[in-house]
Amino acid sequence: MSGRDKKQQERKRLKMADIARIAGVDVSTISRALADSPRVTAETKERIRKVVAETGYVVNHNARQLRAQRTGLILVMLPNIASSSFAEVVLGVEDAVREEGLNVVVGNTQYDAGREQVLANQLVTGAVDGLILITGRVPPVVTEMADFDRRIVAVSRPVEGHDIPFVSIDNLAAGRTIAEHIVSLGHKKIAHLAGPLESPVFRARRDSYLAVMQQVGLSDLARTFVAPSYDLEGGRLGMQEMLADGQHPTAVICGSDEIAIGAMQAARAVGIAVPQDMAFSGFDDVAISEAYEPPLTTIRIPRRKIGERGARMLLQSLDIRKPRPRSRTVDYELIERASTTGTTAR
Amino acid sequence: MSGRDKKQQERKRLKMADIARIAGVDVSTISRALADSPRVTAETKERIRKVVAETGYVVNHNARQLRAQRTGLILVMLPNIASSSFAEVVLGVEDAVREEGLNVVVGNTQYDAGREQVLANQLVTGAVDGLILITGRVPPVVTEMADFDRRIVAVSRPVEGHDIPFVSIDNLAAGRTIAEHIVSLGHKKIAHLAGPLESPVFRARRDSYLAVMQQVGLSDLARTFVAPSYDLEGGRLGMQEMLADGQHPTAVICGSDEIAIGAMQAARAVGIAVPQDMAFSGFDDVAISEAYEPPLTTIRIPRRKIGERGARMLLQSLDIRKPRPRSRTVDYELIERASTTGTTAR
DNA sequence: TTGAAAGCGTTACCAA
DNA sequence: TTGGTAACGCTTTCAA
Repeated sequence: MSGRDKKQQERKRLKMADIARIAGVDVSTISRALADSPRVTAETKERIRKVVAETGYVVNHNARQLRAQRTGLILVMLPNIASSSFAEVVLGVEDAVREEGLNVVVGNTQYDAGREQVLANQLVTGAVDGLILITGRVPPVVTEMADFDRRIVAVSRPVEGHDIPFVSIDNLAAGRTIAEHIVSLGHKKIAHLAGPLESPVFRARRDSYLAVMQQVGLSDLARTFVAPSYDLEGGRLGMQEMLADGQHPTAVICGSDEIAIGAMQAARAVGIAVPQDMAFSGFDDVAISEAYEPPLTTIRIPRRKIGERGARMLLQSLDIRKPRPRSRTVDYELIERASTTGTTAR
Repeated sequence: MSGRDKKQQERKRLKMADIARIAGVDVSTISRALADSPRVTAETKERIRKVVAETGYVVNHNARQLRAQRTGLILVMLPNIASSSFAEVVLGVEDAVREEGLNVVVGNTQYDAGREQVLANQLVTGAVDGLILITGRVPPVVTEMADFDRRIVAVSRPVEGHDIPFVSIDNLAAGRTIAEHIVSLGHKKIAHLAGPLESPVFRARRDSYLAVMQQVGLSDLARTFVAPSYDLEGGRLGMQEMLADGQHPTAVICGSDEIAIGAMQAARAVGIAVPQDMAFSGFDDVAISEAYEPPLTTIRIPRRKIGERGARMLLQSLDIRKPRPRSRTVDYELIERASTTGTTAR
């Protein structure tokens, strides 16, 4: 509450020199104190700390970054800004990055390699310090940079062909978890409806399904299908194909929540009761899954945490004094809901 | 493609002085040319433009902002970062703001006035240039600033007690639109389930319902209820209260999509068929509404556009040479889906 | 129309 | 342990 009557701070932003004058020391001492340098006495630090607290002083970021020869900007490149699952990763990135006083800009590529190139130029020209890729591929231009592999991390979707630090869940393990859950409910005729297989993420999830089916001796009953797109419509079309031959499974494991919801709509459209006649599972735990009717069993992916981790990895990677970060996985969680547990399987 | 063989640009970021040397002019001329000043000849501009294009030069933002005495940061303050409807507004803000070369930071308040104060200090101390409020109230600290009313705009939720530029849909008109839609389907026993009435947004939507009921001579049948919270659970509780007296309406107009979905769950839990026995409408058109079963009739709010408009208003407001922006409304849209049109009303 | 130079606020080097 | 000062890249005023 002190300093409330100080008129000057209402009008003009204070600079380090002002703090120095008030505290009776040089600006260089202020700078060192704020950086917690050991070359400032505890008493001096304390005096400075008080002045800073009273005045509400905050360092000028532009000046700091200018001096440090950095832009303080991190570019997040994602394929579809309208998707809430990508948005949540960005929120995690912002949390972590802002703690370090940096900022985040988001580039939307719409799955277009040309857009990716253009955005990647931001890194090449030095307009941003680092790049977080959710696009699953490294734009060729950036490989011209000598230290490009220290300026990029990948999250959610791995990149192929480069040794870029990566953070995500273990899709193979998660795929196994959900398949084992379905099996444990007593289902035997279990089908799989994958997302587009260009994506290693969807390939991994399907591979795990096949592995589990073999492991429990149900290989003969395994049937796989592919949704032609990532969205609800892809799920509907994939499901229609599955139902075309009349051999209805009692459970369908889907590559994503959106595909699962589309698939459930298609199944119900031909009179199949969900989950009584046919159980469904998804993947991702997007917002809609809990509120859907029936609520959808799925794998919860900590998207925000993935964003945070990815950002921290990038910050470490950008710091030349530190070792290059290694790829990491984060924990996922099986969320059992009525779409699989609403009935007892045969 | 020219300049591809230039080695130096792969190693070090170019500065304005480099461009000046290559173009054979002074840095000040480059600066003027990039600002499209009339005091540079067309030929000089053209020559500079070419060099810039070939080298991929981009100005150093920190230096520019430092010189301009601005931070280049806009703070968006919102009450709940987990809500996708707020997130979409932020995306719109980012679009508009980034066009001007500025950046956005997001502050999450969790409806807490203390958090709001702390974040508002960012503006007071000059750590950000301006503030976009989605919280519906102006933190008291900022009113100490002489020009605070030029540094703040409100979006989605109006602020009371200050003349702050505001952008949103016209909630009164939209409330009328949805009520008239329900009436036009032939419903007479129409109830209203509002969101918490602290919010002027929910008050406006309910007032419109009452006005329409009176206008069409159904005042005697009007019944209003209030959900105790903004979420699904609020909708469930509000609906349970409505159903307690046994007088079932044939249609329920809800203050938001989430409340509507909670209400539908509660209705079905007691054996009411939706929409056959009871029609429901929402408000907002959040992502889930289209995919829900039944798909929900609602008012689509262009949240991203609201964010864009708000940001542009703030940028104008920050420019002292320009007139203060006036509050604006953006268009909404009635989205008819099966939750009201899936059956013919009595 | 163009050039020279001061200054924005910070950090880090060199002296004291 | 502390102080003085040059430099970061840009914009703008003043001169030419």
